[in-house]
Amino acid sequence: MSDNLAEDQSMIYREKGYRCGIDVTLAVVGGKWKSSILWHLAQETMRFSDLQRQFSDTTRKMLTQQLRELEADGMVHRKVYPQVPPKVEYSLTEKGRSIHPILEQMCAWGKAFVGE
Amino acid sequence: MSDNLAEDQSMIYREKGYRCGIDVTLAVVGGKWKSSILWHLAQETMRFSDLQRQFSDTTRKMLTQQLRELEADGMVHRKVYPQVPPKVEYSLTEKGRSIHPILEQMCAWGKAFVGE
DNA sequence: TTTTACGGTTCCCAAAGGGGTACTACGTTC
DNA sequence: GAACGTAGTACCCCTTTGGGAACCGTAAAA
Repeated sequence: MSDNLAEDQSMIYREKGYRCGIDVTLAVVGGKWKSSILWHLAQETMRFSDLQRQFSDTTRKMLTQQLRELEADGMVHRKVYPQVPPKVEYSLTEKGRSIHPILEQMCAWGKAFVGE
Repeated sequence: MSDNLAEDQSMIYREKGYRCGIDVTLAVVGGKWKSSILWHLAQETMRFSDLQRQFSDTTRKMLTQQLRELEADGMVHRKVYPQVPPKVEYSLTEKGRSIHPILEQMCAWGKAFVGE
């Protein structure tokens, strides 16, 4: 299912103690910013600075951290352009795109929950 | 949508800082045992001791905690029988049942993720 | 020569979440 | 009179997660 090394190095494979598929899914999208990142990247490839602008209420550090974990899980692809100043583009992998229907349903359910 | 007080006292309404429906959904099912509890209660109403047997790798305290939060969010219904020794039955509310399709998809996605 | 842009990393700290052990209530049974 | 069974609660601890502030490297621009 994976065509590169990402799956072998995936956090989720190193992580112990998940009991079913739901736990796995939560581990992948459960971080504070992960679902939002996946959501925005579904619309368009973004540079790191674009993401910073989009998530102005968090820090570079948190963004980097969440992106690295998503990358380790094979959800996003990180493309570095060897230039100065640096340019790094983030986009969804096939796996990253595959979770979008679930995110949409979670979004709808959550909105219904708070009564919109 | 709610026919009792649970919604007004819901944790999720007291909780600040969720940015979209996805955050709300994650807040409701994101606890370590919550999704599993919802999953099992979808099959059958269970007594507290049934849940203890089912989740033998956690403690009474954690179970109680997660159940109380799910109850506060209007996901499960707690029925106390006034007898000794105590008897308490947990079942899903309509709202609790409504999230089952999402849990099923999360389960399937997670299994696919780890490559089963 | 200093500043700017970009995409980070390091160190340290606070809050949240999860968990273990012991204690409780009380009617029934031994 | 002691033990049992159910469904908890109280107190304390540890780990994980999130976050803030400062620092870094390099080439081009001012």
